[in-house]
Amino acid sequence: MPTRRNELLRQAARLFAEKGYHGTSIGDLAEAMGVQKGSLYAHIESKADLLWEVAREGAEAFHAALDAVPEDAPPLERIRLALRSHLRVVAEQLDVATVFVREWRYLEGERRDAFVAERRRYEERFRALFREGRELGELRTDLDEGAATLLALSAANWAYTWLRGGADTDQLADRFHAVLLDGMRGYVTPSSFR
Amino acid sequence: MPTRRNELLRQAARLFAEKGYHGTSIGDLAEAMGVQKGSLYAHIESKADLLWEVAREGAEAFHAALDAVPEDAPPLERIRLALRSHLRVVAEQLDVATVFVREWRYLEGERRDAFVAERRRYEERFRALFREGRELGELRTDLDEGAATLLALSAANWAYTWLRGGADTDQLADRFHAVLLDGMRGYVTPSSFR
DNA sequence: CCTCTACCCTAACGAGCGTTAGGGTACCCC
DNA sequence: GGGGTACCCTAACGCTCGTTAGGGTAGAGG
Repeated sequence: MPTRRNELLRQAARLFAEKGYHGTSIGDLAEAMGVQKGSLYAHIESKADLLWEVAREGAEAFHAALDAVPEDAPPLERIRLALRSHLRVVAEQLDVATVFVREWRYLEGERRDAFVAERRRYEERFRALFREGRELGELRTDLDEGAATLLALSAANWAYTWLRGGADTDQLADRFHAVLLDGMRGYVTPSSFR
Repeated sequence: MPTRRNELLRQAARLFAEKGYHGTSIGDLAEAMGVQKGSLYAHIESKADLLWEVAREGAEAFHAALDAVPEDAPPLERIRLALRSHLRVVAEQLDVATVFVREWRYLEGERRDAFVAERRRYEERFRALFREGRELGELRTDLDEGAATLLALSAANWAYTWLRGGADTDQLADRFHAVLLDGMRGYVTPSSFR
């Protein structure tokens, strides 16, 4: 049942993603809800609350998506599934994902600290997949783990800028995965040219 | 000679990067300049002007960096140098780069359109490197060009979030380049395990 | 019928916003 | 020494901001 408060959260996510947190006024929110701006304070205590709740919703969604990756699958497969999960969340909850990636930094005080910790934890979980991959011998032993992880995380974190709902995110994730796996070098080495 | 107007642009870039465009007030700018807020209007006509100029400065810096990549070098090398150039700009002009990547969207009207066009052109120049790489046979003919380009662009565009001035950006770029080139697959295929 | 819950209203608050007007000082160059 | 340039000030403008106070309506559950 979509309570009124919940609807407000949706509108907040949408407007924060579209115009930015500081670019969105309580008046904008009220207009989107078809209500006088004072009325919003029946549901929240402050504008900052809205940002906090949307950001938390994002953190939960991304962590939950990672939870769905089976722990007993081979590392390479887990990386593939993690990419799929991430992109799926971005596409299905684009507004929330945008706040999670871009607008969280307007959080203040302990809330900001708490969010940063959750965000770091998420990236750490991602990083662990690559570490395991190398430890278990599925990735080359001389792999630059840091660069590989950062490359994958960059693709994940940048996705909100171009992904749109309705895209085939599984296929997109697999395409990223394929390039990351086998690279792009040609079968002929440059030295055979001149 | 650092004119006063120029100093204002630097402070604007710094504060826009730190607190966001809408999170930065004219008062903040004035304080950073050690001046009353009304005095700033001797140098600019509006706050929006500042955003526009900083964003343009960013576009110029990135395009200029790409210009420095020799056209007669082999495609793979050009990709490597393009990554180097990009990361160097990010590290050396972190504030400007941040505005170029993140804050530009608060531009309005024709300025916004003009900026978007410049940004698209920059990404297109990047994309062309990969296309040529495949056409000239340096990249695998079955390469997923779109995924590869997007991967590289994601790394480039995300860099402002973690890169800090003073880093060895050439080495970082080369590490990205190496992973992109040869991938991360292990020398032993997963099927040899059980 | 009474109470509780959920929801909304009007009206105002003090603060901060971007911007403007009008005036002033110090220095350089002819 | 007069004009120009670069820079800054005070004081206010109209507006919007987030937030609060106090009151009101409709429906559900006992």
